[in-house]
Amino acid sequence: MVCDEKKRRSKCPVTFALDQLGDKWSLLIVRDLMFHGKRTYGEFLESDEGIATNVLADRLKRLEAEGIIEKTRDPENRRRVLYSLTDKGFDLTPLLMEMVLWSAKYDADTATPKAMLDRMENDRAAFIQEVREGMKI
Amino acid sequence: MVCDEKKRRSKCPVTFALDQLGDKWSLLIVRDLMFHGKRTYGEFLESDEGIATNVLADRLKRLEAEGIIEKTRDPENRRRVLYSLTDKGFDLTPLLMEMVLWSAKYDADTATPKAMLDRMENDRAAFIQEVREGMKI
DNA sequence: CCGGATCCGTTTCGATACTG
DNA sequence: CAGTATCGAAACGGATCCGG
Repeated sequence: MVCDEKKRRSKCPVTFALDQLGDKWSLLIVRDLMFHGKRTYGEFLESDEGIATNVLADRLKRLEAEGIIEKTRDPENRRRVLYSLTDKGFDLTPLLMEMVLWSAKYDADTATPKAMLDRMENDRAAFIQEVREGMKI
Repeated sequence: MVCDEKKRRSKCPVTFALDQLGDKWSLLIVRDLMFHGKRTYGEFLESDEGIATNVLADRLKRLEAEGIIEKTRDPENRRRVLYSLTDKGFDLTPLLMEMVLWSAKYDADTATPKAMLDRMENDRAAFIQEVREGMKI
């Protein structure tokens, strides 16, 4: 249905997304960049989920190779490395939003402010715009 | 931002979704149920991605434990096992749609019919409704 | 210090063979 | 048809080390 099954060569679109993001850590890094304003290796390490240093280095490399994030040097502090989302990475915002909405509905333990959930559902474009602006800081 | 960082106990909502679905195979099974009308162990095995039998058995068990799918016996053929999405599983439709849209935008090799992409973007509710009806067959 | 790379014991995965 | 059992390969996590 969603994939054109006639063309044997074409992949199912879900497969593509899962190839690039379908492991435990990649989307957590995207989330940290998108929603938590994290930008450095050290900040990603501090996340509650506790990623190991070698796994983090590997995922950053892969995400960069896939064009989802990019690596720059802090102009004010040359030895600091900064990561940020590319347009392709930023375009994952709706996907992350759906994850948040689904979790909010089915997980009693997640405490997402109700006002934010409302905006995600009813004001999608505005919410996405805010995220983009937050990323520019 | 999206998680309430004040409450140390509360998980980030993205984490919940990744715990339940953040591996290579779980979402592929959901996709097969949702978009391809597959319902049996054997049908899942036939998917192009080629899941191994033991991994499939494990993921079906986990998805059932999480309440995303449910297992019944075919009333017309007692030895046939049928899997189907619960409401919680069906509510992953928007998430899958965003994966399809993102893949369509960034993967040249995925061939999703343009008409379908348009409906996903501009007629979300109608598309979701269709998926639900398709699942009832 | 920061941003990794390397090494290593443990867990998980995946392919195949096999079973009720 | 719907799964287990087994076993080698890969990934993970943790600790430590290294270069700028």
